[in-house]
Amino acid sequence: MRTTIKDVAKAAGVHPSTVSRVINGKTCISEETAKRVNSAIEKLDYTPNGLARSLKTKKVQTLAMLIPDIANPFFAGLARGAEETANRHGYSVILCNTDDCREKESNYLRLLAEKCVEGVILATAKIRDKSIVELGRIECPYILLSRNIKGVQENSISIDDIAGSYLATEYLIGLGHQKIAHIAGPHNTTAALDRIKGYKKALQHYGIPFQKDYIGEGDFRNKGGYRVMRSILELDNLPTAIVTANDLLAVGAIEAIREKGYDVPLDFSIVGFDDIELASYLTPPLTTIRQPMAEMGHLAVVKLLERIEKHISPANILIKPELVERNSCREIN
Amino acid sequence: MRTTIKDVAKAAGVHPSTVSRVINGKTCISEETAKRVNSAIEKLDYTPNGLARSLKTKKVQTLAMLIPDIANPFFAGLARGAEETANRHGYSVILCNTDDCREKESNYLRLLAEKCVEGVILATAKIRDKSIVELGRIECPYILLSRNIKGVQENSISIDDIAGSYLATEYLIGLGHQKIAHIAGPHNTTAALDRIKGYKKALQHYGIPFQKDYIGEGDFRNKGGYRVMRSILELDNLPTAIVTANDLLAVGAIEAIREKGYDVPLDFSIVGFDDIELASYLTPPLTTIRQPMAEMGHLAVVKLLERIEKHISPANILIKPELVERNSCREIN
DNA sequence: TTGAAAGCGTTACCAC
DNA sequence: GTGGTAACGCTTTCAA
Repeated sequence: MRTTIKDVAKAAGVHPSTVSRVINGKTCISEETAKRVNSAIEKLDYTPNGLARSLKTKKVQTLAMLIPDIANPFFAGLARGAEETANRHGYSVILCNTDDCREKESNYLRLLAEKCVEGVILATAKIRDKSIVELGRIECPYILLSRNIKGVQENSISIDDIAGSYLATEYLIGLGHQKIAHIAGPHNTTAALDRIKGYKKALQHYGIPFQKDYIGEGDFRNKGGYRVMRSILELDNLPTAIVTANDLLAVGAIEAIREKGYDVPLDFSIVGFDDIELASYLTPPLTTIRQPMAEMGHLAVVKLLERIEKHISPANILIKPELVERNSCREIN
Repeated sequence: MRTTIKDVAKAAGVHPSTVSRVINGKTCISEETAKRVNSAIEKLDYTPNGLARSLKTKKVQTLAMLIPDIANPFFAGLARGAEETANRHGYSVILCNTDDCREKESNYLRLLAEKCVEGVILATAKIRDKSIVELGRIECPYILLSRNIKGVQENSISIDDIAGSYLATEYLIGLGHQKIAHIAGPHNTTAALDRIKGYKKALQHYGIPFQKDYIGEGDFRNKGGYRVMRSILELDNLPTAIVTANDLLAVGAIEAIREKGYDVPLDFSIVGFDDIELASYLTPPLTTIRQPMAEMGHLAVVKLLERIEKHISPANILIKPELVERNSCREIN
């Protein structure tokens, strides 16, 4: 049996409530008794029971982070930033991998409610998850990170996906490309949809007609990029450039391109999205749209804590994307 | 105010203890009342308060995982496996990035004790952390993952570092290399030290004299690999091959090699360690020693739970390493 | 099968 | 400045 506040009280010859006061740094304590209590704490190697404390104070100082997969470097980056900031504010974070599986997600949400976490960072939202929020399945403050929910105008932090994708497409157009394909992410995420929008918007702005067979739906992973690129390579009228909805898709696409004997950037220019570490080590180093992952995770926690502690809900926050120019694109004429 | 078990009891016209029994699936309950209680739970959208429950039952169903940095793909892989298995067993996991900083680590340990976590996975141990264990700073079951502590013979899961490094070195020797350098990890980790041992052992076994200036201490990251490789490149008698203590070091080394106008594998053959995803996408794809990260994380949780629930402590477990042959090495004569 | 009551380890309020 | 007491929301033992 672990030592309790009572044991300490007894050892110091005071009442438990007095011990509690010194632990919590209340001022109205004589220096004398504080010393006695502290030495008793030391001697007994006492650690307060957080459960009891939390039950009483209704604070658990814990957040949770729902992401599809921590082994995905993009989400690892978000998690890194989030954990660091949470820790600095005295909060722990529970890691939840959902694999984009509805069941795991809802199991976790129930579990987290039982654990009385103060807030949840949702980096897994699907476009139609409006239901989750509306149905009050989330009973505690949350913030959407990197993926929005249609119709929810608040509490989200994400990159400006439209602008990012526009930037990528515009860059290729500036290089002289006219036949630009897009490998998209899964259509049930706003991230994927908005990146499509940005791509189309740039096309339109520069008077390039949108071609339906120049776009394919991937899954934000290598496999998807490979698969979609394969089918693009079957086209009669091959594109000269590809905008991918994330770096992993680009990796898969490059694989497919090489397999057919083509070269990047000689035959196909490619722009990725995310700027995961891998991007700079690819051959050729991948030109991509950078998302400041750690900062986004950091910001998510800051805004979430504001919501929890000061009841301020942020409007949807858009981070400005940046193009990182490397060597996966070439100029054509 | 959140609804409590009392509210449910009142709504169902029974005593709180009865509600508790149906929630916990006790058998001695009439079907009739069970139904009434369940519908009351549903109607009130009741969620049990886990804090109160845990305070009473002394089970929080929570583990913690201490790692240097989740943004490092190796640790992300471990975490992925651990979280998945923990979740399957009904446990949550608190993520703790320590940046290999003693202070963060000890802060976390205190915090986790307060939170009454059932167990801790330590993937951050330094060789001399024996003190931590001996001093009882960790009051709860733990398991060492991927890094051992000198003198502790139990509760660790790790790759057989000596064998792995031996394998890498032997492979290069088999390719005809005689001048083999080693870029090591930080000397305060057993992982780094054992990989040095394996390297030396292979050299010795094949009658190749160990050369002191063929070994340098890195930090398990790109930068370190770059730095050490730079100084190796200053040598009069250049090696023809390099065994690196992990893949990230290899990446840095390759950078330094290229910068000097040399080629991999033409001028230098390189073998990495870990087999992070990046390794297969490098140019040339990196030959490396594979660590089954997810499985190791999985195993860590399984063994930790055995320790917690059945009080069985595993002896140090060594995972067998495997060489993944790709294209960063060449035969010489 | 169900109710009553005690208690888990704290904190907070009210006395003194 | 300190002690006493109640209460946080649940589980569990004992009775009925």
